[in-house]
Amino acid sequence: MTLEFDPIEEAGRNWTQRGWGADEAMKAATSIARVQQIVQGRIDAALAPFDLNFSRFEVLALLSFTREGRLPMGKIGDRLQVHAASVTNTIQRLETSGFVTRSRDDHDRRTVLARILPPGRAAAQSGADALAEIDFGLRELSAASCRELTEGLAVFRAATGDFVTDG
Amino acid sequence: MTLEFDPIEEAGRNWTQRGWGADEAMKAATSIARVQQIVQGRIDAALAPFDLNFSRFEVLALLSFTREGRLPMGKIGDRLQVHAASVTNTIQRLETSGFVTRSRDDHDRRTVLARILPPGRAAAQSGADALAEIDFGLRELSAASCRELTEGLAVFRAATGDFVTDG
DNA sequence: GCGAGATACTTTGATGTCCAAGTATTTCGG
DNA sequence: CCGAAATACTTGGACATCAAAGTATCTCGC
Repeated sequence: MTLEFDPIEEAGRNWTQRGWGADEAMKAATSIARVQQIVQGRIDAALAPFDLNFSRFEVLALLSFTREGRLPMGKIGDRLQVHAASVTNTIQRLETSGFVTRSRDDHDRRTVLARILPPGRAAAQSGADALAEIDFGLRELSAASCRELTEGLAVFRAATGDFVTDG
Repeated sequence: MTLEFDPIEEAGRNWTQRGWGADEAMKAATSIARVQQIVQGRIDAALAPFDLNFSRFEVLALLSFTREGRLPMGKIGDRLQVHAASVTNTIQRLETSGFVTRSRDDHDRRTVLARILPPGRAAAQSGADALAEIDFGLRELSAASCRELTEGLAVFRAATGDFVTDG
């Protein structure tokens, strides 16, 4: 499984040799993809015992953070930046697991409210503990390195218009 | 679509308030996931006109870098760190597009060799040009920032045993 | 207060990824 | 040189994501 060299550096050398441009960006993009793959794998493995994956955990965490433990489907999609159809799918799965319920909003019958149930809160807590236990898949990085990384990526996210900055 | 605040910072505040641990790692992991989502979307959009997505482009690039323009399926999976089944799927798609052909290795009949065809080389060139044109989806970052990011992530990848370091 | 258009969600279909099981071929101990 | 185990790939099933079309409900101008 483990390679004898860094495949990204190797690709970078070939890339440059070919005269294909933007080689620094190419290596950065490829590195992000690879690290994401590793981290996501670790996270999903840690959550699997609780009948969760990262998407479902994120929804439960988001709901547990609200005052009333419920949110419209649309708000969930906005916050987690996923497609409405994915929210429907995820909530259905959580409902099957007995972690949330769905109901129509009385003030706007188009809106569907997802509400977290006690088993959902328990699962979220277990999941959070499990994720803290594995340092969110980033055990090899110090808190300082994590902060640096987060800040560097926030600059990028802000520049792309992912969210509005205070300024 | 654009939020009025950084959802990751917001999640971080809630996370800390709950006393859920590893909050720095949590924000870093979430940031990586989000940036990966943005970058991958841009990359796939840039490659779509050439009947490619990033996975298929990576395979074509890898094949074009080899002396003979061919590799066993297994080697492709090792290099790109993807499951053998995914390689089969990707190569089938590339074959349908007329970009590669498959053939048995005469020296080991278990092995299947994927070979890049002239249209595949042309597509790889077009894809590389398109990706350089959009700076691999990282236009907002300078080459120096990219290098910094790559190096930081390489430390992590090496620490996870993703590849063997020279030392 | 009516009807066009906007909004909120679900459904359906196309993709892509992984795992586990299945097939074919090679290797290797005795 | 025979058969068990290893290797290389493919297939089938489970899931997740997205886009586009469909349904229900609300808003707003006239």
